[in-house]
Amino acid sequence: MARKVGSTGAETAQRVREAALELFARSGYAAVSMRAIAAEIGVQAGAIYNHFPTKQDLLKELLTGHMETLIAAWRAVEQPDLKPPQALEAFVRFHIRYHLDRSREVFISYMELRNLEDENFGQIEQLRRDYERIPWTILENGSADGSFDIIDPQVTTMAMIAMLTGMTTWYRDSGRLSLDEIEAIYIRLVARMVRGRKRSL
Amino acid sequence: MARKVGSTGAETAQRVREAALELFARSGYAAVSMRAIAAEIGVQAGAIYNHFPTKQDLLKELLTGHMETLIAAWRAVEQPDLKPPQALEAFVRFHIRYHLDRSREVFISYMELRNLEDENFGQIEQLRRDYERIPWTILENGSADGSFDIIDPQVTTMAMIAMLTGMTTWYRDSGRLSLDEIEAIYIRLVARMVRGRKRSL
Amino acid sequence: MARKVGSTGAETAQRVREAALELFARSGYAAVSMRAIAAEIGVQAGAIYNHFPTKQDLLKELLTGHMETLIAAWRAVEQPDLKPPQALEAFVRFHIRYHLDRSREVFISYMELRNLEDENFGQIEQLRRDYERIPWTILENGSADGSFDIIDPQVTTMAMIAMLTGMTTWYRDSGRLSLDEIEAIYIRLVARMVRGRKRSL
Amino acid sequence: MARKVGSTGAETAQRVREAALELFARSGYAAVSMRAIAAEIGVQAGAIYNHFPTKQDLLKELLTGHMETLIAAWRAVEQPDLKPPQALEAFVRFHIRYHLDRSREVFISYMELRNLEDENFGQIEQLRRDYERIPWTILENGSADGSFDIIDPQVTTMAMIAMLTGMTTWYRDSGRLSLDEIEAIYIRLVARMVRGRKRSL
DNA sequence: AATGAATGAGGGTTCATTCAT
DNA sequence: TATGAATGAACCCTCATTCAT
Repeated sequence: MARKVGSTGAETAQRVREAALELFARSGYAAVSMRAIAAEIGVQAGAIYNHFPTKQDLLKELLTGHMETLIAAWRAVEQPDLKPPQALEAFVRFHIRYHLDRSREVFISYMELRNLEDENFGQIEQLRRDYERIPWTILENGSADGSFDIIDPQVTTMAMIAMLTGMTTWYRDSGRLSLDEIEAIYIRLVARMVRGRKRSL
Repeated sequence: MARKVGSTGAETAQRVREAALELFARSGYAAVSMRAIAAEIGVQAGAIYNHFPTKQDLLKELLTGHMETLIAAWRAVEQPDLKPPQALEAFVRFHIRYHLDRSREVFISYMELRNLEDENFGQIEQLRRDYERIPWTILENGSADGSFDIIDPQVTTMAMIAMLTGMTTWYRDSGRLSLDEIEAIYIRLVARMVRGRKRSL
Repeated sequence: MARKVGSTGAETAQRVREAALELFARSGYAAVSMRAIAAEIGVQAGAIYNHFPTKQDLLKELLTGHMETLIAAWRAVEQPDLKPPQALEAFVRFHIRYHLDRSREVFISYMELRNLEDENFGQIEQLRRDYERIPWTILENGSADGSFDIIDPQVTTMAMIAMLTGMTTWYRDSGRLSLDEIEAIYIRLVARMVRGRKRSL
Repeated sequence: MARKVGSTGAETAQRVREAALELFARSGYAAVSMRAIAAEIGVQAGAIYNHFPTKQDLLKELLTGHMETLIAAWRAVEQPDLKPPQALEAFVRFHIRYHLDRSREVFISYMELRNLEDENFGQIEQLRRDYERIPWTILENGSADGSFDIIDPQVTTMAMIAMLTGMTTWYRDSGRLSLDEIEAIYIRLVARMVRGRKRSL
């Protein structure tokens, strides 16, 4: 059969991405079949191959897309002139909000790395290191100019990212605390980790 | 063919557990076949079914086994008379050491929960909540007796666990810092989160 | 590989049906593998699943197809105005000829009922009862109008059907008697069972 | 483990036979596993092999056992001096009663012949022909001495056996007619087939 | 005589992928 | 661009059978 009226290639590709994202996040890459993705958007499995050469490419595109968008999103909001305390707070806010809005992308970014073939894996790892360098640089700067008292910038960076990202696994809209409240708590926790004071962070 | 000379059921079951643990951690539950597990220990796939009724049961046993052993291990080392600062330090040391020794178990405990069927999932979730109550109780106690100044016990608990557990994803024996050094850093970071002082924590 | 040039789904489905019929009749449902059916028609086992969702569905379709075709075939040849003796003779001729032409369908209809799951089983049972009602009605009519002297219409119906159908298990083209001769004998036997006379049956 | 207290080889073999008979009749030879038979009598599958060399041998023994017992049972009750009409009535009574009591054996005798390997198959076929010769001889004798008016002894024999045996597929203890009543009806039907009269059969 | 652990083969079914249409 | 039919490999699991114990 020919293309459905009104559908375009770009549209279909986008719907495939969205369906794959949802299903990979819910069940895991290995447990999701191309047929399941296709069924989710009402096409046959074969149709996906007009847009993505293999299932692996689909995963890779989701992961690189996420990392690139993440970094680009930070570049869009970052204010290079901020002092380290303010820069750190901005980063924490950004990270929490961004990751909560993309919890599926975050989840598969951590979970499905091992399902990437070597070359693709290396590419994502590099992007991740690029992103981790953002808070690490802020911590280094704050350490250098005396605004922070940091035990170890690298360990603190990793600890902080793990702490912040972990929120996506337990945060619920209907929970005891609002997102604003949780965000405020996390900002204070980070401040303590770098021995800042809330007012001065 | 019949049983190999000298083999016993308990031994084989244990070797299956170990191989499955390793492979699930490396590639993920869905991506590991029963044949692959069997090959790892030099038997045919069918032999596994003498010891585990299904692949799902094998996963479930690994996960419940891990959580139960984890909790039991804490019970074995905990000193109920410790003041909160000392109790918290003991918990941090325990958690880091235990999780680093069992990074594979930790990894699949977080990764493969979604591959558990509903009933099994609920069982594990309960065990996890049981474990999380341990540091949460310490924080509550320390908050009550004034040894800690905690922003929010629940959020702090989750943040702390995420931070500590995250170490398993990046720690390497050959890294810049020794385990002792990293442990010391994490203890100080936790101390800051509860606004203790290192000397008094 | 993709579809072979010139192949269509309907064709393949029909070839699967024919191969399954032959093999089920020869070896029994449980003893025939999907791979064996596929090999018979020169495709891979997986291809069958494009046309039948499960092996059980394939069996069910053969059995319901047979019963429905059987009943439809009778409806096509029956002459409602015939007197009971002529109607009974017409039915006997029909049953013998039809069942001999479809000895494989007949065989699996009797043999493989137990391999049907409950719902499918019930459906076939109903169709069978529908068919049995045909001769039973003729006997009842002939009993009512005095053309037959029947001991018990229900038992006679079952006895007659068993007797006629049994022929498919021993009839051979190369046997002592031709089909016409056997048919004539069976008509006379039935006539005796209802105490008709050959000339008046 | 050693033998259970009180069990003997002969006992176990008999329990295997009984369990296999029941399960083969219910589900068919190919669909019943050695494990299922073993479970039915509370032993492990391996134990069966102390009593029967293969699954095929088990089936063969059931079938030959049935046919031999059937023929021996007839030999035990037959009265060689009876006139054909009385002999035929005696045979009908015997066949109905015997087959109804052994409906499972009868069923698998007809169903599972095809699951026998060639040599075993031939053996059973011979026994069946031996049994069929019993009514056939009675009909021949009655034909010869004028007590019967038979259309064709061979076809009549097959028709009669099919008719009588078919009863096992629909008879229910709780049905409309008692076994005695059904038996009486069948005797009259057979009498009509050989053109005897009830009183003279 | 029975268990329990194992084999090697094969079961039904699903899968990623291909390609004629 | 999409379908639908096909492949060939793989999957989980079960099987008949064997044999050390």
